[in-house]
Amino acid sequence: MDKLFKYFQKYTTLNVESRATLEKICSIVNIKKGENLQSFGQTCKTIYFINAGIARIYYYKDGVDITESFSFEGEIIARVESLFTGNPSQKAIQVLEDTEVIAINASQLFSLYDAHPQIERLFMLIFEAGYVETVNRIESIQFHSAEERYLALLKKPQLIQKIPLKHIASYLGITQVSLSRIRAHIN
Amino acid sequence: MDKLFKYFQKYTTLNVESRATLEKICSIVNIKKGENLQSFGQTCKTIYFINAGIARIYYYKDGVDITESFSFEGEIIARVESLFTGNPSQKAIQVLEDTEVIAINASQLFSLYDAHPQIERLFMLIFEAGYVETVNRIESIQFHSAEERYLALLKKPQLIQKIPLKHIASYLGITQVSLSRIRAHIN
DNA sequence: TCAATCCTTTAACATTTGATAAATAATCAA
DNA sequence: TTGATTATTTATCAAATGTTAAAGGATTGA
Repeated sequence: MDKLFKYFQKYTTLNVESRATLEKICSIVNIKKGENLQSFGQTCKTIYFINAGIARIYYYKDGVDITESFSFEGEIIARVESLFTGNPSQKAIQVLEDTEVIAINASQLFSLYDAHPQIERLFMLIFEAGYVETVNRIESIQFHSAEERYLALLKKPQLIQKIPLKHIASYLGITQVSLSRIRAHIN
Repeated sequence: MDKLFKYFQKYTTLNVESRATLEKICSIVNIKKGENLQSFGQTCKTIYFINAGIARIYYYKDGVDITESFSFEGEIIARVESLFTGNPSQKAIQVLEDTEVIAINASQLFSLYDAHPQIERLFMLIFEAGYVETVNRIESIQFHSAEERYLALLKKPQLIQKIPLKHIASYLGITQVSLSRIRAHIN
């Protein structure tokens, strides 16, 4: 769990008691490449921290597999629109390599807030950071061309090297064919 | 301030003391159509609640005015990417009608959290709801055509009737000319 | 190793959106 | 009210992306 608490340390310092309390609602999960960590239709009640590997949130639109986001080692992943509303999620979480995650039980987490202000504050800060990321992503999607967005992704080698282009294409909001064209064009 | 506390009531019930504390960091601001409530380059230190009127967050990209979001009576507006990072915002908030807002001093608000768990919880829930909205907006921008998104906006008459089409066009991520074409096409 | 499957590229044509310019309509301030 | 400014539409051509189909590469499991 050390990697997780090192991650938490970026946001706030937890006392021994808060840490022990948090550890109790965390568990390590290992999962094989290609499998779903969470499936369609369930209400999201888990927040994941990636110890090693890669995961993506995806869904089907008109039968087409669309990637909403990728997460890498040392990052958090959760289906926010379900976690915070209690509605069943139409999205799933799949791992793109053999992956180890720490699963944080969100129902239990939320119920800790009253008695553990440090924990509430920690997740307030984590969610704020996620919120900022999505706001910045809207700007990127809406006002940069697919080519510009692809060029930006090239600066994240972990993403480009390890993820199938079809997922990158849908993440960029374009077809795989269009991404191939862009790749041919920029060489 | 009643409208604001009725809004808060949707998220959580505040005790008398929390309400009184919150009221102290709120102030009413009136501003004329077309003016900026907050300008470019400042760090965002205010969260606004709209008592009456319409506001938008916008910025310039390559000299072109881009609308990031609209907010209406009874809604919250803030430049999240600055508020939560402390970085200066490249965005401004402008009102599109004569508008009355309640300005909530964010620096003071954040410093209330430790002593007032109810207030912290309230804003945790408000920010969570905003986070969910932006996640849903990403889905809408990325995977629906401009025409589909415009048709969806038609269901919000307050937006369509009161906001210049040029702002709606940039909000949709297309040019004004393209929006005109879409409007002509669907009739 | 080999066959089957999945991934990626290429090509041809269709559709959408952008850029620019010009015309018309609406709004605003003196 | 009127002239100036701003907003919206229309037209034309260019560029970007979508759709479909086909071919070649890479990967994987038996």
